[in-house]
Amino acid sequence: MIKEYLKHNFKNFEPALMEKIEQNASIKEFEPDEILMTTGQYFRSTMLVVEGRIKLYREGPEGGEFFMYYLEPGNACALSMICAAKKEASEIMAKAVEKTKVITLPIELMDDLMRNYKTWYYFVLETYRSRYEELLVVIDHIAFKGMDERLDFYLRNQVMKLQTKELKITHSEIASDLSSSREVISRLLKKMEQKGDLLLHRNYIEWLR
Amino acid sequence: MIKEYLKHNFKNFEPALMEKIEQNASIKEFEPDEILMTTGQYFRSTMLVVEGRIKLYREGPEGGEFFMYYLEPGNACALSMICAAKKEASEIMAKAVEKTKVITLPIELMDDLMRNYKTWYYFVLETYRSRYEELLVVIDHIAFKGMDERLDFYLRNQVMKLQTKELKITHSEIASDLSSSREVISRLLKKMEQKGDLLLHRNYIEWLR
DNA sequence: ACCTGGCGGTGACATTTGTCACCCTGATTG
DNA sequence: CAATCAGGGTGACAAATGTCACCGCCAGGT
Repeated sequence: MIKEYLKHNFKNFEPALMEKIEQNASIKEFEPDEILMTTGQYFRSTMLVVEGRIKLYREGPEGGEFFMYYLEPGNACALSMICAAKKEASEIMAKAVEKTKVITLPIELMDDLMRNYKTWYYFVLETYRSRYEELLVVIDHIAFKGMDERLDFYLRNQVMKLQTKELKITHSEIASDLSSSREVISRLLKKMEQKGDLLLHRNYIEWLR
Repeated sequence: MIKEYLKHNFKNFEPALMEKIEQNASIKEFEPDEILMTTGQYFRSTMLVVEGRIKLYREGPEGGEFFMYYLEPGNACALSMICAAKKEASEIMAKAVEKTKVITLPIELMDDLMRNYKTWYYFVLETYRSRYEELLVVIDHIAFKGMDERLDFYLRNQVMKLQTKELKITHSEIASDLSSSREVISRLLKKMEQKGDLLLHRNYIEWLR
């Protein structure tokens, strides 16, 4: 079972690595909106996503959920690997947005994997690199762009990641993800509707580009 | 010579690792304001800082230099390790702010080091973790705080890192680092002066807290 | 001494974003 | 049906930030 997941989502892993993981890992499931990880929490295991989708975000002082990126099947939580190895607390929130399955690996295995399986080692590096780059993109946007561009980028990203042009999301949620307020988002969305970029409906947004 | 630097700044490296590095590395020097790395550039080597200070920043569309963090002796450039290993382009700018010396390691060595030297492996993980966390702090500030708090944090950070309460920096530079404009920074600085947090002088700022 | 350029101060104003108040509508529930 | 509630629209206003214009001051060079 685990091996099937690995073959689907982690194709680059060498056979011996899959074997090793299968012998030591277990599967964990999360329901939508379930919190996988919370600020200050310690890790006991590393997680590989095989089904569903996880939202990684930063908690704001007034309960905002500033969106950073999604983890999807084939991804791993970079922090869970680093912090697991170092036994440090995480500083990030992770929440399932869909029904999600992950493979969990005990942290004790990390040294062994890192040292003896080249494909694991590359996978870890690639995970770090891509997450780091995602943060850079986030920084670019909040540092250099206005809310209108950020909203546009956010929506395009959602359409792409969720594979649908009908975004079931409320204005308040968007506001929270962008650390803004509902009214501002509503106004900007209206402008985009007038430009013909999208259609506003109750409870969902129809993307037209 | 290299071994001396390693002993000073990378105390945790095991002796055999220092030996190995010494046999393969070379020293490179940079003058103040010299660019070490630029957006889109490829790496041929990994860098360990042994002297001076490097500013890591993100380039804005109008030439802004959005400050992320400094690299100091004992640090390494996380991206140079990841990108080196993966032969990918960097997406970040690095500039020496003082006369700076770095040890450069050919990327071909990375696999070997990673696999055979536990202290290297831990060092790399710790480097990733701490850089990632620094980005998180940056994101927190631009996402949730106003310019006044960001400025305060920026100045405290400079005082701490540069080990001096006399910051030789112009208002324009601060504005660029925070992706704001000189006038705004000048006004906020004036307010802070009125509160008694600092004294404004020509070409430098005297921190009083 | 004079010129010049970089630094910084400042008022006026535009723009963007946040906040408040209040309303409307559609869905749900008892 | 009436009551309720979440989602959303909107105008008025406040606050923060960006922009422009222009000024003065100091230091270095000639």
